[in-house]
Amino acid sequence: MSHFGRAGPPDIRDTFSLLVLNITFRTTADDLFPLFDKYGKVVDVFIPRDRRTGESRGFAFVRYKYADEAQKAVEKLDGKIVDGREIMVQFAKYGPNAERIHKGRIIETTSKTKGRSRSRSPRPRYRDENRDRDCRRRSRSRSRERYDRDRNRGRERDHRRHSRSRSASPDHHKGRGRGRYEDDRRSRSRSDHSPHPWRSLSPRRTPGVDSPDAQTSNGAPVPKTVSPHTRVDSRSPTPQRSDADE
DNA sequence: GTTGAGCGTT
Repeated sequence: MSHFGRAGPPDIRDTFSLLVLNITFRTTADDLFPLFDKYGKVVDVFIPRDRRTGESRGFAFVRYKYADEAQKAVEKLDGKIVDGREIMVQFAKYGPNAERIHKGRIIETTSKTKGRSRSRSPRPRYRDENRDRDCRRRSRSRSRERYDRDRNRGRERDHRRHSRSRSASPDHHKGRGRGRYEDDRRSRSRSDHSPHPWRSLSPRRTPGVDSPDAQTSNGAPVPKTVSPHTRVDSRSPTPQRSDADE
C-alpha cells in the first residue's frame, strides 16, 4: 500500500473513482493519498504518467471506498491549493472499462446511498458555476498543442509507418528539410544578396546584348531561358520530391 | 530544467 498503481488495480468492487485535475506535475500519489485519505477511506490512488518521460500528466485518480466520503472529498478538496496549484476534484467519468463506469454511476447513487437516503446529484455541476469557469479562463495556452502533438506522434507512429511516411512530420521536415533548406538558402542567399545579378550587370555591362555577355560575364551558364525563374534552380535537384510530395 | 486541456494502470 505504499506505491499505488504499481501493483495495479487492487480491488474495484465498490470503489468510486475520483478524478483530480489541475494537480502539479510533481504531485505524486503519495502526496494525494494523505490528503484524500483524511476525508475518507482511499483504496487506491493512481496517477497516469507518461510512458516515455515518466512524468505525471497532471491529473490523478483517487479511489474511494464509499461514495459519501468521495463526495465529501470532492467538496472539500475541490479547489484546494495543492503544491501551489488549485486542484479540481470530480467524479471520474470515463473509466478503464465502460462497464465499470456504468456500474460506478449506478453505485454512486444506489450502493451506499440507500441507507443515507440522500439524493445528491451524480454530476458535480455545482462547481461549474464559479470554479470551472475561473479555472479554465485563468489558464489556457499552447500546452495542449504540445501534448496533442506528442500523443499523436506516439500513437500514430505505427500508423504512419504503414501508410505514409511523409506528410506533416517535423522530424522529416528537419531531416530532409535541411537538404532542401540548403538549396533554398542558396537560392535565397543569392536572391537576398543580389536579387538580379545578371540583370543589373547585363544591361549595364552590355546594353543591347546581354545574352552572350551574361554567359561569359557571369561565368555561369545562364541562358535566357532561365532568367527570372530563380526557383527552378532549387527545384531542379529534387524533381521526384515535388512529384511525390505534392 | 519546462508545460496546464482533460479521463486511468498490472
